[in-house]
Amino acid sequence: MTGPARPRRRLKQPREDVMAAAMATIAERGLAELTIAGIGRQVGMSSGHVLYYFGSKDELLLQTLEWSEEQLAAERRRVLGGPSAPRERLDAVIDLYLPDGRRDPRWTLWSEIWNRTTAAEDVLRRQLDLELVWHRDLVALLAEGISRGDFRPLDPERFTVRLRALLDGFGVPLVIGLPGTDRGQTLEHVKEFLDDALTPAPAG
Amino acid sequence: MTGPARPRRRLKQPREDVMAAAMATIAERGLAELTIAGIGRQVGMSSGHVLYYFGSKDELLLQTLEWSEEQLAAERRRVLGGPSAPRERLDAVIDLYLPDGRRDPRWTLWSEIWNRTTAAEDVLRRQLDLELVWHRDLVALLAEGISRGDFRPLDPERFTVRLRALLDGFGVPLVIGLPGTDRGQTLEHVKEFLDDALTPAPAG
DNA sequence: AGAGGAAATTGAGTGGCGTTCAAACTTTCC
DNA sequence: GGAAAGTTTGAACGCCACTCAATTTCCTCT
Repeated sequence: MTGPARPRRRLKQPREDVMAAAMATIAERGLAELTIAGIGRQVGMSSGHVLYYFGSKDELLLQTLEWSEEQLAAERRRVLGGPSAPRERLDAVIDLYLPDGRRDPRWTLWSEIWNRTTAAEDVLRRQLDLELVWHRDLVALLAEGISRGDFRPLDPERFTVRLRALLDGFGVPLVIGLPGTDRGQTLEHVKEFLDDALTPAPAG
Repeated sequence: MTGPARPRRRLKQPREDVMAAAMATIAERGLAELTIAGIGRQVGMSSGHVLYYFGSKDELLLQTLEWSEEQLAAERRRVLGGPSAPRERLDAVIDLYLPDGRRDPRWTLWSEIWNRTTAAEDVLRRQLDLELVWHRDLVALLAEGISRGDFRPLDPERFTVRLRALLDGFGVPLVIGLPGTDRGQTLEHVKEFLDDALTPAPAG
């Protein structure tokens, strides 16, 4: 076996430092002021060194998003594994999904990465993979709620597509801080939608 | 010397030429390759001259989006003024709303402008104004359908917020060409949503 | 028609950015 | 100890949006 299998744990820490710095800068000052050299300054690296790790700014942004989604996935799993009713867990997952507020770095990264799409097939694939994680968890939760009779019987796959589209559409105004949008009201809107769509017809 | 024998051809509408060139370039080659100098080359202007008209690239993009939305508004008014039933007109408006396909320049501009938002209050206001045009038309159409009994009675204002969020969420994967997304299927999804939400309960 | 001011137009310059790269330094391993 | 591999630097490059002083074209008033 030629397996080097060397853990190279060394690499992990500086990369995470860089990604954490990127997230923090986006949250504090926005994407426009995020520069490679600036990130490097924050973590004590030269700009060249940052690119030695990530190859390009695009790659840095995408990996930062992936890293951020991994962390959120852990939280989501905790919520999903909880004991409460499917509907309560659904509400909690949606609360995790929607942006924290204006300039939420995770959503800002999403939005930026959409734009950079120069048709690179593998990048699109990676974006899709990130979405699928949410998708699958939502589908499973819906299926559980349906089988328990908590939710009206519907196609969980199709409904999840619809729900995610709705959430994405609601999320964007929140991240950019469009006047008149407010997280609380948005959550109410979503809940109203879920009430309309999921609540079983009152049985006679 | 070298004075041009003939006065340079004056562009009748230089600003529109620039905006049209920007839209065309986005559609053909994407936003990444859209440069001020490149646009200028297409319409026979220096880069400095383009900026003389628009002040900055951001301003050029926003004005191009506004211009593009004006044109679409004309089409929308034609559809809305048509004789067909509200539901048919609604479907037609939605067809106009959703992106043409990958790299639809209008949607690409939307997405880009979201990102550039560094909290400039007036820019946000102008984005909001663009959305309100669609919003008001949709609200009116829904109200008409409701009063005619074509649609279930519901709050047209709130429903329009929900519908636009859904459309925005469905639009993004289409513009970026996310694998597995297809305009026809998306339209079906939206129609299914409208059937679920608008169709009056079958009266006994 | 012609002068003179306003508008239009240019292109060279500026600064900042992402990215490259050769060279220098450090660690790893035989 | 020393070569190979990995790490780190910062100067250099090319590209870009944007500025600006200088020039040309247009318009208006007499």
